[in-house]
Amino acid sequence: MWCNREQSETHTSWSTRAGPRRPPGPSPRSCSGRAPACHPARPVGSRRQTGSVRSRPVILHLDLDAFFTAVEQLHKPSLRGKPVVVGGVGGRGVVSTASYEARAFGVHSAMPTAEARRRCPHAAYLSPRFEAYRDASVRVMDLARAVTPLLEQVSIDEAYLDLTPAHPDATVESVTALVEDLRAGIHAATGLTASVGAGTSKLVAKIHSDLAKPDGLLVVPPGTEAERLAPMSVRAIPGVGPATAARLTAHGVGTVGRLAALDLGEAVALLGKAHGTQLHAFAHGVDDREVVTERAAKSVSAETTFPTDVTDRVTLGRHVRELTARVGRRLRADGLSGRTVVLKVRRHDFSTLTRSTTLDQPTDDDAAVVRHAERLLAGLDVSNGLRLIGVGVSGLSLYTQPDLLDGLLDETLAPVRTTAEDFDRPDAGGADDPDPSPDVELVDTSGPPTGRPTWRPGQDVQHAEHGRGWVQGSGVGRVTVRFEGPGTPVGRVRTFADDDPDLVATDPPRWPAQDDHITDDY
DNA sequence: TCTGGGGTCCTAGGACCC
DNA sequence: TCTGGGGTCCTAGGACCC
Repeated sequence: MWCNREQSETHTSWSTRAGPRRPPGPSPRSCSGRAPACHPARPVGSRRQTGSVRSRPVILHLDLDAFFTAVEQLHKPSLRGKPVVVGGVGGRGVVSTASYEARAFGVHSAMPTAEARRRCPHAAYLSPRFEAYRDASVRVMDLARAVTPLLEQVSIDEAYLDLTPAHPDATVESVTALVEDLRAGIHAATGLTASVGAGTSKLVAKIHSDLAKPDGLLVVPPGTEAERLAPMSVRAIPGVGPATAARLTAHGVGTVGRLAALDLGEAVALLGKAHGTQLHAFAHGVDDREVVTERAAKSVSAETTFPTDVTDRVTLGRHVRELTARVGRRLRADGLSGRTVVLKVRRHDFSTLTRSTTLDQPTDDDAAVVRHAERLLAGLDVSNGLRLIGVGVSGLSLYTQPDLLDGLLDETLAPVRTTAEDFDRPDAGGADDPDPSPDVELVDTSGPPTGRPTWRPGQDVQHAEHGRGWVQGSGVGRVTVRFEGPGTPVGRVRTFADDDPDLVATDPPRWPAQDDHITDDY
């Protein structure tokens, strides 16, 4: 339970503000007003349980403040306290992140860099250095995972944490103390500041991490969600962008409260079935989305915007090959292949077209992707010039079917294709899995073309970074391993080059049957 | 001011099958 | 001869998020 009896009986505000590191700036915003008593232990469905006690979810949303520019300011002290802008620095660039010093001049994300330079000519304009950001992100997320392994990273600088199982007796005070410890730990270890919203759902946590920025914490007591949301603009709801807001405003709906007052039918008529239903629930403070620790990729793509529009098909073909090479590298690095090849172009007038084609078999082969992408490009009129071209692959599966092997396979080794989802669902192979045997694509590993190690499915292995696991599938030049931990979440599937020196056989095989071994121990 | 790059999800129409 | 409905897959576009 979330409630603190004293507080719930005295109707005091449960809000909590940032710790002492908050820089000078806008005055602290707090959860103002009197909160009603929380509902004592009202069950919220059966999905979250710890032992026999059901508790209201305790969800955090952690968001690093002005992340890219903060990393740059840490790495280069001369930038501290000054306006810094990270983004595309070319003629058609846009701002990824503006430091708070730059925001004071009206610079913000997604603004064309040209406009930002006009508003703040003396700022430092930097191209993004994703490697540095990834390093910092990993350090922060590791600290957060020490609080709970139920962490869903939604972007390089954002994550949801579910504290429910680990803290079934959470109170506003205990959540506040825990989060302030985490924020202090992040700052001490990395120099970065994180803002956090805490509440009974992702929605409430997310909205309030935004309101807590920069370097703040807002804890929303259970039971106060709807009334807190009601006066907010509909734009505060994640999923309401410019188009949806305009549509709502045209019908006199500008606040969350007005949206909540609509009939469900009206909301659906206005916004469509899925969107209308979800936003209507959100407006009532209802959000049952779970924190999901692992998610299978659905597509891989790469695109580029030209400095000036391009009409020359030879040039376009060269870009298609380069973009495909980037996509292919990432597919192979993750052991993925896809069935649908997508070509995307943006024309001189900023209109965007996509053309796609679906193959009989998934592929991760550059030549195959290029062939189809070029065919799609050939069907488009480019005479007025393109400003962007992109290549993508979707319909992903975890395993490649190498064309090379077509002739080698005999009927008993006929490949069985499985989707990434089959392997990434959290209970795969677990006690509740109706079919714990891995549905692995079998490929002939008896006669690889080189002297590299040959792995057979079921073999036990160890990997320096990921811990212990067993071989789940093998392909030409690569091996796919399911891990048991530690170091990697239970059930995690990873693919490696089969001569990866960090991949070591454990000998003799002594691995227990996997359905005895995988448990959901959260 | 003139709009990046990487994604996710939804909708809608048409083909096709039963 | 005229005409079903449901389900699935594919394609294209659009909104949205960071």
